[in-house]
Amino acid sequence: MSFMHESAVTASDKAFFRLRKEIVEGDIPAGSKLSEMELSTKYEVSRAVVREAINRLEACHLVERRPNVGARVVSLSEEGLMELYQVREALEGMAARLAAQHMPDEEIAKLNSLLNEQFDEVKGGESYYQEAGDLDFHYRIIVGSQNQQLIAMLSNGIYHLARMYRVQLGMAGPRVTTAYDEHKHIVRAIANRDAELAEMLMRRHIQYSKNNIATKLTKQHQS
Amino acid sequence: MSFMHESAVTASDKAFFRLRKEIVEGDIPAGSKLSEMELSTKYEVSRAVVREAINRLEACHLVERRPNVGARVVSLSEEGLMELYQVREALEGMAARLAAQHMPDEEIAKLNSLLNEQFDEVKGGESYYQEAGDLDFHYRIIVGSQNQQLIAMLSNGIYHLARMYRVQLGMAGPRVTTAYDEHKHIVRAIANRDAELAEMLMRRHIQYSKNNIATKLTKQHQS
DNA sequence: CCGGACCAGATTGTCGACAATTTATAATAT
DNA sequence: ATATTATAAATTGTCGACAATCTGGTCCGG
Repeated sequence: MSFMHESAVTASDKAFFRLRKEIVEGDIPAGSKLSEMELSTKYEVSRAVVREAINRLEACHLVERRPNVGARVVSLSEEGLMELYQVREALEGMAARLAAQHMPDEEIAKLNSLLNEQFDEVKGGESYYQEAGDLDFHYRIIVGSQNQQLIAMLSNGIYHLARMYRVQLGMAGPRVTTAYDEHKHIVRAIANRDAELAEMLMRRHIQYSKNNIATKLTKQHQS
Repeated sequence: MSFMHESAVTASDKAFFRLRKEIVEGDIPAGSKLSEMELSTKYEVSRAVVREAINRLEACHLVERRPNVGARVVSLSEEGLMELYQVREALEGMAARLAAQHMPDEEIAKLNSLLNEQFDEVKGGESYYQEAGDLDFHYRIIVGSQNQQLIAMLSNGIYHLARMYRVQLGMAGPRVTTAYDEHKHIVRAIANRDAELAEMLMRRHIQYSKNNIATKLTKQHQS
């Protein structure tokens, strides 16, 4: 991921990034308890920095904390995932609308060329960049909205939770080429400065992903 | 505010609530620096609890923090307010849609009777409950969505920032009775389980508020 | 045998002190 | 006089220790 450069200056930052990574990747299982002492010995830092890291994780909705009891990694559920998709639909739909209004022409051009690169890779059968490319696409549109609140919410909060679901419920879907076309349409709407259409297409795009995963999950239930 | 009962169990909670109140009400001016030492002597607690409180404020987007430098209260701007309304439009629109799908009948009935009470008060000329009533209305719909992510985002985050803008840029608008009608329509759509319409009406409702305030602000510029 | 009070262990919350970094001030050289 | 560097003050970051609270088990009474 070349974008989203977060630089760790303080020790709490490093602990926060590391902890977040381990939670998202599943090295620390979902639903497990986070002991401050344990982590402080494991990371070789004081409890204070672990506490601060955990507090930040809580702000991202990656852990839940109860006073005088402790913090637990959030537990993943099907409903939770559906709820997350609903929030994404609302926010990213608005982001697409705003991007159609505010995104600079040159940024749109870059987004377009990015899609063309991805097209070649998809044609070449390299699903390697699939996830990264998808993330990059969505991220650029979010930034293109030029709404700071929106950008903060999505990149600090929802992004990592969504990734956690994707990694741990393991969903690298066969929706690659289909999603590519949808991306193309969205960019075209943005380039045409058609805010209404851009929002609608983005919302549909996310709804499709949601439905795709929902059916996949119910199939898992049957087997 | 009878709803949204946050109970302060720990000292950090109390410090957080107090600080938040003082920031939202403007007792601590927007854009001002937050000195940890100063606050710890003022509140008669250790710096650690002040730090934790400030961290939580940061998660609410009420303060911005820079490593090794310190925390400042966010500064209010017209663009910031417009951005906030855009986010609210997206999220509360989705909340209304979901409420139309998931809100229990009895909750809808309660919401309806609440509106009737407010109607009497509005007719009686008591704009006293105006803001509280509006907040209560929106809050109930958000809860009615039964989407935990959405509820957390709006009630922990955006709610207080919106209130801060309302208090400090002083906008108790003459939109009372108009807004009341809009509320009525929204509830009717929810009661009819018309998700599409509920979302559209809620979004329009928030757009109207936004436009109302935008024109009011430009008038202030002229004078 | 079951339920409640009580006690020990462990965990979180809070504190004051020290270390690291930034900011303000003053001195020096050009 | 201005710019640059060095120094001092103040602020934030980090640490270890103590206090408050929760958890689990044990004991006692019913």
